[in-house]
Amino acid sequence: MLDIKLLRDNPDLIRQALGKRGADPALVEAAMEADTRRRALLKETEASKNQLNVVSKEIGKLRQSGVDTAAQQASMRALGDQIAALDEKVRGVDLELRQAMLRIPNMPHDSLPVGKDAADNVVARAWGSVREFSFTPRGHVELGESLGLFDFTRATKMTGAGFPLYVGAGARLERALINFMLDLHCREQGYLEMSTPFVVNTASMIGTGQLPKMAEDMYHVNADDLWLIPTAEVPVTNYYRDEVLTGPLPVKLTAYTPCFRREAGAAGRETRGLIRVHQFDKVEMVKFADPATSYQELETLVADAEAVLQRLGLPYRVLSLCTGDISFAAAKCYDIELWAPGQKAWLEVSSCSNFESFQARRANIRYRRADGKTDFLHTLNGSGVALARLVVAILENYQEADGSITLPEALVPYMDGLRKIERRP
RNA sequence: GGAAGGGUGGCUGAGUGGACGAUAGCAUCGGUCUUGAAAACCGACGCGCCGCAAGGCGCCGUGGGUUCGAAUCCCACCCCUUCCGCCA
Repeated sequence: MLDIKLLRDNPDLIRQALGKRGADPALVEAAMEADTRRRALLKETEASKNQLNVVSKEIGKLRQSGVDTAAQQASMRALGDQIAALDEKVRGVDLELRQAMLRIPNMPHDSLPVGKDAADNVVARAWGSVREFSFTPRGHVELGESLGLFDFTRATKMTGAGFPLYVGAGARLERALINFMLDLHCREQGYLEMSTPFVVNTASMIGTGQLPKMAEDMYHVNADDLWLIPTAEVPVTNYYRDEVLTGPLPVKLTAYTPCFRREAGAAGRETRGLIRVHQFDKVEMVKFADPATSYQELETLVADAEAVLQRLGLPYRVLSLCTGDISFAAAKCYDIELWAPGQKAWLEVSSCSNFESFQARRANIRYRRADGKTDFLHTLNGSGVALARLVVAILENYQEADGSITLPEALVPYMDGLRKIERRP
């Protein structure tokens, strides 16, 4: 959520910023109009309430001295009814304003490349070299199914399309990757590990910005009005909702969770394999930062995610997302993409964003400044990294001519010393 | 799921219809004293909103209700504690 004061004082700045994103400028007009109406209405309501308060006090005094106050009481009863009607109006306008404000996306940072869509993203850097194969590299579906690492057919029987089922060494690889990444973030990069609920309430979803806009993309548990998390960002960021942080910043947290996404707008796309699924595992990193240093924190956050891929020896590139492609709540965002030889495509496995005070304002997360005042802090998060696609990249990059997989050195201790996944006779 | 008790400012904890946005203590900040510190003493000290300001409105878990007037009375819900039941 943007600062309402900025909307009043400098709406052009917001219009401009939203224009760069390609967002609907009508959102700003709707919010401004509701705000103006709200303030006029408040003036009227508060004057009436003041009168009621003053006269009620007088009635109390008069009655103590034995004076009959029936007339005043009757007129205050009438005024009370008027106030109730005014309050009703204020509530309506408040709701309008809030709904409008919740739907205005964050303003992109000045450093972003200006652009319309994903085609205008800029490659900030690349790491590693793409492997030359002496044979035609296979895709992960063929590799994994022939090695018995996953079983899409039975997963569909259990649940439906898009829910992966890992078996044997495949399941073990999933667990190994999670442990490897958590160990890296916690032991070497200074993050505190958390294990969170996988289901959250509506207030949490609004706090991080998934609701109200993305309701269609979330799994909702009707009986209890709870939501399956689409990312650990939601529980981890909401850890500090409605709190004032008094300790040193940044606070760095990390958590493994499964992520649930309905992918409502993507039905029929990439239905086969692990590239687009309704449930995947992910290790997420979250930072609560001082506004003065949040952009430095973003750079180290990306570096922390890159370290995962460097240890695994996987070639990747870092994209600086353009103004037209960053997500709703982000002010700046880097995507990290892995090369998948079988797909002949770059796969997004991490998205590292600075939300500035956008989430903090929604979730009411503040810190104590040097001058003693409280203010909204900056939140950041990044995948460190997302599974399923990471598994795709490992299988496709480390495949051998005979269809076996040579595991990267860093994973060997996490696989009980297993160096090669081979077809079992 | 059932029963009982409880939810008040950063913390502890008073307050059962009008002078209460709230007594007191602790904590914090400023000052006096001191070589410095501690102690003592003096003072300041919740948040949000509207307003140029003066000032006003709102906030005692949340939402309703009663009343001229609600932290206080009534209803519903949420959360916490204890006990019982069930349970991986």
